[in-house]
Formats: sequence, structure tokens, C-alpha cells
Amino acid sequence: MTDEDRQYSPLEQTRLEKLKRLQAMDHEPYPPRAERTHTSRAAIAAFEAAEGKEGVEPVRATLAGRIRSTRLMGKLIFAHIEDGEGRVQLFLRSNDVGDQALDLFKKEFDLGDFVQASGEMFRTKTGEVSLKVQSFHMLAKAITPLPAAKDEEIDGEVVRHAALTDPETRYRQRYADLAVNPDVRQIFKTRAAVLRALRQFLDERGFLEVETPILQPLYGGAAARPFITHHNQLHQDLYLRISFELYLKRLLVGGLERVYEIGRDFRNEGVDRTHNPEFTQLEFYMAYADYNDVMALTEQMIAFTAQQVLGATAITYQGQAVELAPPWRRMELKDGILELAGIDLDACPDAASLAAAMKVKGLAADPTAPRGKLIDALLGDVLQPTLIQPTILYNYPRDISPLAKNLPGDPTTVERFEFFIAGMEMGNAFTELNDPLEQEQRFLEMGRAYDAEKDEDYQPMDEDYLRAMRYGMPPNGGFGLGVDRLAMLLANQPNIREVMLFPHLRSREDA
RNA sequence: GGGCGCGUAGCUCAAUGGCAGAGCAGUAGCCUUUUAAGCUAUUGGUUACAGGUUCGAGUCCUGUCGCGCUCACCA
Repeated sequence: MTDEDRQYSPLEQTRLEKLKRLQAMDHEPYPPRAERTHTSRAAIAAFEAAEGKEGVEPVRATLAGRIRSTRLMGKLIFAHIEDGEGRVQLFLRSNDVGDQALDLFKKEFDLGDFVQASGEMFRTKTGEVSLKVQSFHMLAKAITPLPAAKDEEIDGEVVRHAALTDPETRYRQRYADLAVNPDVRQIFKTRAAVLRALRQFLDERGFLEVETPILQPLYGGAAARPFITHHNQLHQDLYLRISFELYLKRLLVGGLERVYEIGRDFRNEGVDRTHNPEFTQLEFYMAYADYNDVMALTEQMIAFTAQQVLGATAITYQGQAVELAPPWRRMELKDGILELAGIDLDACPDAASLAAAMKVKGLAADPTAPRGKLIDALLGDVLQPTLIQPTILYNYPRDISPLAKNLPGDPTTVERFEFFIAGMEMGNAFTELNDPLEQEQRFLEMGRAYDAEKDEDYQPMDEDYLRAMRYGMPPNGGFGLGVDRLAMLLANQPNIREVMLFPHLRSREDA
């Protein structure tokens, strides 16, 4: 869109006229630099520290922020500006700034503009620590008005009387959402604290943070359909990674004993309240550990993170009390299915008998699906919604776990677990398969069981990964965590989009 | 992809098939301690888009687009 065909709303046109008037009187509306001596909080603190002491100079300050409210009272103006730490009231009086400047503020300054103001801190008659302004200047004129109308402060709590609530506008214009909804800003501070805590936990245990390719010639490490892209110069199709697993385990071959990566995965799948096409994953791999060690570490890591972020392991998620402190409930997957779905897997040794048992229970069962996928469906549909308190389900079917090591003495089962909190699948882990010959067989089994053309869960053979493993891979435990879902849990948000700054939405011509 | 619901002023929302409205924001004023300031006046609409039914459509019907919930799919 060019300048010529951009349509400004009447409100925007009004502000553009103000902008021109400011320029006409040499009041630069977008100066290159600001002068700020104090944040809002620091200025108030400095005043309160000096207040009432003998012989102390008044606190002089230059504050900067966005105008959030104005109260025009003839020869007097009260206004609140907001910065990253909070709000502070400006007090402008014609006696101090002059009639001309007061008029300038009244006529040309709007809610949403960034300004700086200089003066002395003082306390108003009603007791609010404020800045008695002597001079002020525009820092950035806002053309488009912010959506929020007004806030009221009651007993220190900011009450929003009208604000941006439409989810579509909030996600498409996250900048406006953040600008007017402080609680949204808080969600992303919480999310950052979650990431800090996870890194701290792993760093303290000798894990090395690494970065591996996002553009990959082959995808793997999870059961998901990939996004495909293309490198022009190399004339090569590339996949956006669906997991980090196969690259991180190559690093164990190289002698890095404990590695982790926090980054973005991309899965070309459905979107719902717990799925976004791109999402943040944490994976770690730990040499000489097995899935029992990883279970213990998982409990500690999640409890540590909650403690760091919220100061407690007892949390409330969407009205439900959840206790994250270890020990968590642990059940074998087949016991969970027996207890919660009433189906005895030992009595259903093949896909046909299991599908029949599921139909008896009134559950949909795809008659063409392999047994492992049926079990996975049972797990997701029946067990998962009931798993509110942290729960580890362990020992998974081999045919849906091609990278996990066999459970000794049971050729159909692998040493794998998933953990669930608040009805969400939070993560997945296993004793990693490190036998290159068996790994090759597993890839071949997957190739036979899943049609590459039709089945999204098909995982291609990765010859380079097998070559790496043939050099010798130490036994190890691996772990994956949906970081966004953990952020949902700890920020008490019902939808993954609430913890992603720019969640994916369908394109619109007008947005 | 299926089902259900929603889309009206910058924001939040009204409007039995019968003149498209309110609060806040905006604009013009009054007001030297306000804080949702107050008071007076006032501007602002292709009712998402395209068709249809009707004397008359924001409202009913069809289609399209977008969003939400949900099912399917999917860690």
C-alpha cells in the first residue's frame, strides 16, 4: 500500500493535522533522542526517600512514557504516563509551563503519544506522588488511537473500563494488545521466566546448550508431517525440522555427554488450543542415563521451574489445583488403560482384537490402524483428559516409538514415558535406542507399517544418523518438553495462542 | 475438513423485519489539585463481503472471507 491509497480514518486524520501543526511550530514530533533520568518507579522511590528530610534538594527528574490518561482542568492538566515499570502522574500548571505550552499540550497531545517531561517530584493534595512539569516534549506522535478507553486505579489495582478484547484483533495486532493490556505483558514476562528457569536447571547440571539445523534435508525424530521449502541456488528441497532429536543424539556420538536445545519446531498439522504450526520445544539428551533417571529429572525440573517462576509448586490452572512437587503419580501405560479405559491390553495382542475391544467400549477405532496407533488414540482420547495432577505414563508400544530402546524381556514394549499435567501432554522421553543395527531395522519396520505417501507418521530412513550411531553412541536418556504448554500452565492461560506473541492466523487482505 | 456460534462507530456493546443507537475515545467550549474528573454542545456507519426474499433487511435465505468453540486430524 502506498501513501496515496492509504485510507486514514477520521480520527487518524485529526491526529495527522496535529502532527503537521507541531512540525509547523518546530516542535519535532519524532526527535532522535530522549532524555530520561528516572523510570516512573525510580522517580517515585527517590521522592519518597527524600520526603520529609531537612535540607534535602527537591528531586528533579525527566520522565518518559506514553500518555495513558489526561484530565484537563482549565489552567491545569493532570495526565498519567506509562513506562515499562508503571505509571506516574504529570501535573502541568500554566504558572509553571506558561499558557502557551499548556495550550500546546491540550491541543496537540493525545492518549498514546510518547512524551518526556522535566520538573520536580512532589505530592498532590490527594497524596499522589507526581511530577510538577516545567517543560515537556513529544517523543513520538501516535497517529492511530490505542483501543483502550480508560483505566481507573482503585486501591492500587488498575481497573480497565474498556479495552481490546476481540481475540482476532489482539493476535493480529499484538502490539496494540500489549500496549493496552498489562496482563498480556505479564504473560510474556512469565514465559521468559520459564525459559530462564529451564536453562538454569540444565546449566547447573552440566548440560551444554546447542543449536542444530532448522532447515534439514531429511526430517525425523517425531511423528508429524513437515513443512517443505526450497533452496534456490542448491536446487534442493529442504524440510523445516519437526524435532531436534536426531541431531542432538549425533552430538552424543561426538562426545558431548549432556546437551540441550530450546528452539522452534514446525509441524504441518491441525491448529487448536494446544497446537500451533510452529512451537517451542526443549529437548535434552543425557549420556549414561535411562528413562528412570529422566523421570526423576523431569519431576525436579518442572517443580524447580514453577518454584522459580511462581514461588510455589502448588498452582491453580483454570480453576483446578495442581501440585507439581515430586513425587508424581507414575503408571504403566497398560495399567492406566486398564484402570481408566477398562481395556486389558494383554487380552488384545493385535490391532484387530484391540479395535474390537474399543468398539465394545463405544470408542472410535480405525480398523486399518496398527495396534500402537490405537493405543495412542486411547491414550489421547480417554486417559489424557483425566490426568490433571502430574502423571507419568511409562512403557509404550514399540511400533509407535522407533527411536526408543526395547524393554528387556518384552519385545513389544519400549522404555518410553510421557507426562501429563492439567489434561495436557507436556512431554515425551525415553531410553534412547543406540544399537545401529536395530535402529536400521526399526526404520525398515516403520517403512513397512506406514505408507510414506499417505501416512503422516511415516518417518524416513536417515542414513547419516545410522552412520553416526555406528561410530558408537553412549547409552542415554532423552527428553522433550512442549515449552509453550508449560508456559500455558504456569501463566494460567487456556490457549496456546495466549503464550505466543504472534500466533499463526489465516491471512487476510485487510490485515 | 464437519457441526455450532459470531462479525454493527477507533474500543466495548445495544437495536420485535419498520428513522442505526449508547458509553468511552474524538471535536468545540467552561473549569488552578484531578485520577473512569465534572459540565455544555457536537462529529463519526458501505451493519465483514457478494447476491437473494420483502413495500421495507443489521435482523430472514444462499454463497464467500475471517474469528471463536467443538469434532476429526494431530503430541
